[in-house]
Amino acid sequence: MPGGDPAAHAVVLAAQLPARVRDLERARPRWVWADTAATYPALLRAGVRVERCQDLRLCHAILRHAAATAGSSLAMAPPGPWDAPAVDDADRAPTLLDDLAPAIGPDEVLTEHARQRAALAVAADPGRLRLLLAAESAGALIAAEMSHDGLPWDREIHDDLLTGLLGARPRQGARPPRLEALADQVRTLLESPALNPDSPPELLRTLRGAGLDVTSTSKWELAELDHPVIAPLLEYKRLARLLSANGWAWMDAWIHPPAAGRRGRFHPDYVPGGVVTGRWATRGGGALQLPKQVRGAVVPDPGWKLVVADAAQLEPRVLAALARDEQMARAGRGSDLYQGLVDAGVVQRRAHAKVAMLGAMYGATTGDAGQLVPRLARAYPRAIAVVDRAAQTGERGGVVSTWLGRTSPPPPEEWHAVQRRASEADADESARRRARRRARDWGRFTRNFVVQGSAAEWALCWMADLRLRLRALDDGAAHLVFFLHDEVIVHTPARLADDVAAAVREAAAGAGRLLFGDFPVDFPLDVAVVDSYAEA
DNA sequence: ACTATTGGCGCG
DNA sequence: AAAGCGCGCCAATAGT
Repeated sequence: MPGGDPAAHAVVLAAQLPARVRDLERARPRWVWADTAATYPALLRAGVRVERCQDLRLCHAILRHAAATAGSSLAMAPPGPWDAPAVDDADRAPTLLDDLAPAIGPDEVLTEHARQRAALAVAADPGRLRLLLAAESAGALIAAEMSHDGLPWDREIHDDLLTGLLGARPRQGARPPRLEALADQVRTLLESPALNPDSPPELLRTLRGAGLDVTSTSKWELAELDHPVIAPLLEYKRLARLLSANGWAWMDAWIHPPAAGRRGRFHPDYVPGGVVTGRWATRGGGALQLPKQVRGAVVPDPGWKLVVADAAQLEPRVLAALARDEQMARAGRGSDLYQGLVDAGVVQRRAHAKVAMLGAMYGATTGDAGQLVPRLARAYPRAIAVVDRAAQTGERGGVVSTWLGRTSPPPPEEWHAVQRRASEADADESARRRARRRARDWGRFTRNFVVQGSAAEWALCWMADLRLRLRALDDGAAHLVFFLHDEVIVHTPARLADDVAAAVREAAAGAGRLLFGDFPVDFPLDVAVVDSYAEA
């Protein structure tokens, strides 16, 4: 070590860090660090992976708001550095130096770790929160690894797809030929030669000028109309969306060119815990909105396969389990819970089962869903009581928690102000109506929070278990490359594909046991071993 | 010329 | 214009 100069010292430490971590990893520790998103990418670039960690920043966020740890000193303390948002690794200098001189030093890490343990000691049932913290931390590792490894992506297939639908790639900024032809067709049919169909106000004015009774230009409303312009206009919108969201510009910005013997790569920037309910978000690239139209470009490297797996009707199954509703769990015993509802005589048709279930979980009150939910409530009173109770709590301004204890945010001060105004003696009818509407809005949020958040916990446990199984499989070559709420993609050497498919199923069963013990609920998967995401 | 908001739509 | 939750992203437009 050089003496005296701390900066030089830090550089030496930084250079040695990956080797040191690799060395210590042999003892299979649980690394406790401030922020996986800040620390792990540099290790991954150096070729070092760790098995387990505790991400203090993510865990702090959970414990800070969890109802179960509300009395802890962690929860009572004023906001501090641990409440800051994640650092964005992409914005950081590509050296290890700043990883060693973060705003949060080793003493703070040890102090925070002790504070989190103390917070857990306050909880009546700390086992669930402990599991949640472990799952959240595993998710942070997975997110960093998937971002690093990337989703295999074939630029030629993508380009062919675009050319087939839009016509040849135009010069920068111009409309591709097929899109321009559709725009012209729309202009002609509306007798408006200068119309820019990308401008909603302009389009709305023009449509109304042509005698069409519309209040917006959204496709749901347009689809109801009977007019020659509707078909080309909807087609224009569909293709314009593809071009702007996942066209050539997107490909140039987000798809890394292929290395020898490999496809290109899409490196989404996942944000674990980025959604209030605990779901992940992404930053840039729109990885969680990849349209079906372009999924054909997701193809494995030569000699490799994609194993695509999604959990069938995850949210209703999670609801059945957390409500301990054995009747509803029984309806999900097969591979299709919605068909199970038909077979149990609750509804006549599968489509009705789906509408009813979604309506119950989202809080629908009108239309088909509103009609069908009461039938569900009669058949499955325990499950429906759980979401109804969550809604009532939210309408009163309270908080609700997921199965593992992630707690919803309280309504904002402005929400309370609206409620207070409505309860004053001289409140007029419109103030009361507005307060009532806002209360119901928040109730639908808390209703859904319990289900969506608990399902996100199942998915985290599923992925964490799967990740360990993949590490143990042969040489660990098979790896997760994509995650979408209830769906994963594993990129694997072809010879391991069947083992991977089995591991994915075992991990799902494992997640169910981990969360819900002996409660007899199934989490069946649709699993496909494919040469293209579009085949799944 | 810049940033913030809106309308619209993709995903689960 | 979504009825019914949660997101992110784009182009156009409004605001400064």
